[in-house]
This record gives sequence, C-alpha cells and structure tokens, in this order.
Amino acid sequence: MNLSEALRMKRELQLICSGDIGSEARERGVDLFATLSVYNFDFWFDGSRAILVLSEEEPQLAVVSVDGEYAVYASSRNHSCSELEDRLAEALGLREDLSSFYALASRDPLLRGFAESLKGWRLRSSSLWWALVVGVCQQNASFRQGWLMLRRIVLSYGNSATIGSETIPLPPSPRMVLEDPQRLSSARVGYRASTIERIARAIQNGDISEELLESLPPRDAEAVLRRVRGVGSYTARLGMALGLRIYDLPPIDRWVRALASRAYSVDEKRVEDEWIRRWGRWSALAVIALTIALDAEPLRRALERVSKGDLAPHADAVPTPLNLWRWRPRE
DNA sequence: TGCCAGGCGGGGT
DNA sequence: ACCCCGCATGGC
Repeated sequence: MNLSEALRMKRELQLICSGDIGSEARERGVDLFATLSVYNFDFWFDGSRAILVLSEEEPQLAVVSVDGEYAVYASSRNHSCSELEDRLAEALGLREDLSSFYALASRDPLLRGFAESLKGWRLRSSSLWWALVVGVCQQNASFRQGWLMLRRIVLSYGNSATIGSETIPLPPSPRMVLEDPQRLSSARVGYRASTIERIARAIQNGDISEELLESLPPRDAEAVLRRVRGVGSYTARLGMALGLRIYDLPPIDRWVRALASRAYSVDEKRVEDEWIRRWGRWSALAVIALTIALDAEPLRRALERVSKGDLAPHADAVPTPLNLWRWRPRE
C-alpha cells in the first residue's frame, strides 16, 4: 500500500475488546483526567474522552474516558485483546509506581507546587518514532511553535482511521514520511525536516528500534540515537522518556538549565550533575513535570514565577501543557 | 525591523 | 574543554 492509497482508505477499525480501568486507576492513585489531558491535542481529547495511538503504521487505537471505560481498536480482528490491553496500560503508565517521584517532588523548590496539584498525573507514552519527532520540533523553537509544527505534521499527512462515523487523525508512520518527505515542508518544520527524515530512515532500516534501546544501558541508548544527524542529547533523552519511559537521563535545555541553576543555586555548568543527584531514576520525568508546573512559559516569566513561588500550573491559561487540548489555532 | 526561542553540528581556540 | 555561528520558521 502506498501513501495515496493509505490516505484514501481512511481505514475502518474493528473493535477488539472493551472494559473498565476506573477502579484500578483509583486503587493506584491515578488521576485519569490529568493523565489524558496533559500535553494532548484537541483532536485526541475533548474533555471527557481521549484517543491513544498505539500504532501508527497499522492503526491501533484506544479510546479511554476520564472515568475509565475503554475500548481498543485495530484494523483487523487478528489481534489479541490482552496484548492491546497491555499496550494501553503501558501507554497510560497505569502500573508505574511514582510514589518515590512524588515524595521527592513534594520537598523540591521547583516541583512542590506540581506535587500538590497533580499528584495523580502519569506520563502518557507514545511510539519512539513520534517521541523523537516531538523532540525535534522543540529544537530551537518556542513551546507554542513546536506544538504548531506537530499539529501540522499530523494534519498534513492525513493519515487517519475511522471508528463508525468518526474520523481520527493519526501521525504519519516513518514509511509515510519517507514516501512523501515534501509534506514536512508544508508543515513548516524548517531545517528540522531533514532530521525527521533521517529518523524515519533509521527506524525503517532497523538502526533504531524500541527493543534495541530497551536492551541497552541508558547512556548507550542515547549514543545510538545520537548517531542520527540532528539528534543531540536533548532530543535523544526526551525521546527515551516519552517513547520508552526511560527517565535516567534528563533532557536539559537552556530553559531547564537556567531554572535549575537559580533554584538549586548551582552554576549552569553543573546543573546536569545536580539534577541527576537529586532526581536519580526520575530525572527526565522531573524535567517534563517542570514544564507542566510552569506552563512552559518563556524563560523570563518562568524565572519570575520561581522567585514568587508560583509553582503550580495555571488552570485557565491557553495554550499550556495542561490546556493544550483546549487550544484551536486558526489555519 | 530585527531578535530570539525548551538544539544541533561544525568550525574555531 | 570550551566558544561561536548559522540555521527555517513564527511571534513580538
């Protein structure tokens, strides 16, 4: 199947199975609304139901409501229910025990406000492919611009699946990007386009795979990712966190560097060591939590908020990590 | 208008 | 080990 066929097909998905994770979420202290809404787009979350993309190439989706009802779908019935349910639990971080992370956060000068207001949040993970694309789109751009680029990548490839009468946009798979790399320019990702293409190629030819990276120590996994031109330490580490739940190495950018230098009273050159000393195996998760806590505000304002002790996300600001799903940019 | 933004690589010293 | 620059694009 080539790209134009894929676009035309709008593949109709089959229900594989359904159930309810509401009570398991409650037992584990998971706040499903926070988990489903944070860093999500309007076309994947509407305030009560979220779409989780479990696979882009051969579409597999889960629909999950904030009270825990779920259904998983795939393009053919040849999928085992339990396999897809495991993927859903993994994508939601449902079985990840974050109690030691929140214990650290509640005593931390940057994250105590986050710990108070979002204790039940879990990171939603994506495919490694999409996690890396997210990282590339944050390179040398504002938060807002990065998420505009990601939106346009999803919408301009037109990969989608249908469930009944509903059409759900999906990110392009690596293969789709390689078949039509031009669409990246229509998504206006600038010089990042060639990096995204190289990532797609590395995944297609097997240089990069989730299985390989999970089998390696984090620093070796980082080195494998950095062999792709345009993928540096920040992008590699963010990709490992968002795609594989490997949090040992923090994606330190200039924003985190400046904030941590201030709050922890260390020289900017020593921020990475200090961050790892404080956060240990939760280092990358703590970075992501900080962007949520400070609403990904531009550095100057984020620094002001740290001095004022204004450390909890603002419920009404848009677009922010918390409220990205409420944002509908024109175009 | 020109400058900068949640990087990166390639060039210098 | 640093330091410095250019790079597409968008927002101010």
